[in-house]
Amino acid sequence: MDEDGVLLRGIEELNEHRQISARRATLADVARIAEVSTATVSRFFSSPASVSPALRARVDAAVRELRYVPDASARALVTGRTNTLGFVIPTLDVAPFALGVQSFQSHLAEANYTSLMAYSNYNITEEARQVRALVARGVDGIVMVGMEHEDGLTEFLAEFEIPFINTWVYNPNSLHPCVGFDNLEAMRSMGRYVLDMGHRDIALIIGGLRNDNDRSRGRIEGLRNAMSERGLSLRSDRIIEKKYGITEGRDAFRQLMAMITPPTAVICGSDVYAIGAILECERMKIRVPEDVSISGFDDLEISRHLNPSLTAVNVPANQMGRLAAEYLLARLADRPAAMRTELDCVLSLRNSVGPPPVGT
Amino acid sequence: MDEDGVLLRGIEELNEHRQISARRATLADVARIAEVSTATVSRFFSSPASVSPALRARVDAAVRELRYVPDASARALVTGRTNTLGFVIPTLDVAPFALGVQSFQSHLAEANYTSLMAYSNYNITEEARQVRALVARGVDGIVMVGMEHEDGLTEFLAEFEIPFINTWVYNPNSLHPCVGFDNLEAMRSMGRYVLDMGHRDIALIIGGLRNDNDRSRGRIEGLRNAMSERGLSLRSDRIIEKKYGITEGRDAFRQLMAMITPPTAVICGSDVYAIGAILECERMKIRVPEDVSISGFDDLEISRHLNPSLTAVNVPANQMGRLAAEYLLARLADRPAAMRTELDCVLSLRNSVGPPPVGT
DNA sequence: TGCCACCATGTAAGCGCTTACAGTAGTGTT
DNA sequence: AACACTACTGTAAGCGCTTACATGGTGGCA
Repeated sequence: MDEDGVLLRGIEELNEHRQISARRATLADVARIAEVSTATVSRFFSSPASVSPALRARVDAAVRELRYVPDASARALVTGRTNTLGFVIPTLDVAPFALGVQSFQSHLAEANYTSLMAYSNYNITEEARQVRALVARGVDGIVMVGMEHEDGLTEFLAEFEIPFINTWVYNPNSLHPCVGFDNLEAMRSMGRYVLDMGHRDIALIIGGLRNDNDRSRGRIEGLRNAMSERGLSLRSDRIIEKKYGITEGRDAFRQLMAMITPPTAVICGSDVYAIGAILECERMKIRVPEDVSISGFDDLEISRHLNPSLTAVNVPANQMGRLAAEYLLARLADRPAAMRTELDCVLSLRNSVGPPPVGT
Repeated sequence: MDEDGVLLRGIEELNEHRQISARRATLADVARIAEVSTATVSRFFSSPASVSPALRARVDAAVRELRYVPDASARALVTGRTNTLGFVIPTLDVAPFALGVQSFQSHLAEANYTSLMAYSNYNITEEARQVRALVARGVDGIVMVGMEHEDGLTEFLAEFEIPFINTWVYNPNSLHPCVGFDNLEAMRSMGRYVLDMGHRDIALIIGGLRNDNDRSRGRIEGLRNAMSERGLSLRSDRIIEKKYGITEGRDAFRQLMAMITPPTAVICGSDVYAIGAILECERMKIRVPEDVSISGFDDLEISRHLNPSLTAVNVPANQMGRLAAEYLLARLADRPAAMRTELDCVLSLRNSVGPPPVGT
């Protein structure tokens, strides 16, 4: 080859590179630079072992030179997999959901999956909308909260062959996969604990009754059950429904204390209400648990630090996130996976619940 | 057409439908059923106005009949847009980040965008890894926290022409888009406020110094500035670094109080430390603010409810999330967008900061 | 009436990738 | 020496969609 030839080739390569850097490098560009076929480059990424060391080195060099990044959309188009899961939660404002999400996503990351979040705002119609949107985005699987969904939603997912799992709930008879705890059972055991302390007049502060929230309904039912076991009943004026929030917990508690015969124990459907109640006690100079007992549900980080520390049902949010991820990952890899997993909701027994005041 | 012909066509249609329902319906299926071209179906979705009412009705019917859902990957492949943004935050465990994310995502949803979350765990190397992963996923834009990134990361994003914005920080001289507040300035004003109360011996509890966290460093600097304005200095033994958490706040506070001459004011780099400190005061029977003043940074929901209520720098997490979304959406739509937006960090003045005890 | 502009619609060429299938060496076997 | 295998590598056909361009039908206007 003469000097001109060499020069020319140099110029061509220059142009070639210039062109390539103008647009994003493609697999074909890499193949050209490495002087291999596109199939080899593809294999370089998907099963490096099947490529000989010599070619592997050439491809590797070309990839670096071009700063090649594979195009996920193109891959998804041909494989039919996006390596993305969807997670529809009521809201991220509620700490346990954020924890669950964090745990879920961390476990996905290890498997090279990512996830799209969407919010239902405790509304099953909105949930269904979000699920449909996620499916249109091409998620490979879906996590939802609760077992109650819009009519036809599970059929819709089945039709698209998208595996899904319900979290935050457990029901041994569930027809669909679920990982969580039995909300009814958890609240029943809290109810029994409070009753065992000697309380007979118990009130409940809870949220979500007007929303599509089977967890809240299960919790109420659980307390009802515990009380009826002792021949007691949960009077409807002892159930205060409030929006989620500390302020709301304070308000509800004040409302309860203003009654002619206030309850001796206040069970809360969420820690935030209990936190509000305890803080309100401090303001009202009501002693906990001497004057009134208060319990929570979630067991947030702060709960153990309050004065008194809060007795609460511990919700295994991290575990649920992790197990939901594991379930879907297993399904998508055709590995066997338990369809229903029950998680224990242990009571974190601390100092906010005690015997009722003597004389009541 | 004779009867046989009609019958045959009936059977063909039957088979056709059977085939279609076996796999997921495609645009071409819709086009066939509606007896229009694929282009028309595509237009039906992207610019319905350009399709005549007659055809629109036919396409609509076919879409319903086949329960057609467009394939996002295929669209992304050809348009080069995924309608997905990426958000890399340190962790979701910190409430303000969760709030920011929630706000960001809600605003995206309105524009038919979704987002992928990733966690840096306060490590810029990990952050860069996550950003690269998001780019490989094909996000159209990226949100990060802080201004400090791995070398070459911004160039990488520029090369791929992916717009990004830094949040949680504001710097008028920043070369890159940012929306947030001036951490230094915010802490300086808290420092001034505490100094104005008469305190001279101030301690700081903060986290993230060993991590890649320019926000924390800015906050320390802010306090240093405020003190040196008064001819004071922040002694290094007055800075306690702890991991994020209430327990850690308690520990740090106890440590401070155990010193021979404890500080009269404890400024915290995050509300969780201040919450821990206030709770620890309750346990130690230390009065706040009579015996010691405590301030926070974030202004969490619970902070206003504590006894005493917490004086804290209010961090506009929701606004940052929303503005970050608006910025990227504007950039992607080629609409003008402010490159730098400064948000005010107002002090939420409450009851945990007062004058120092007399005689100190 | 004839010409043109305009609108609705269709045709078909890819977007960047994976993978079935085919081919080519090199190795071990009989 | 012929054959069967194994191990790589390449060829090329799409995946489902968008869109530039082509086409044909309308109505307006001279």
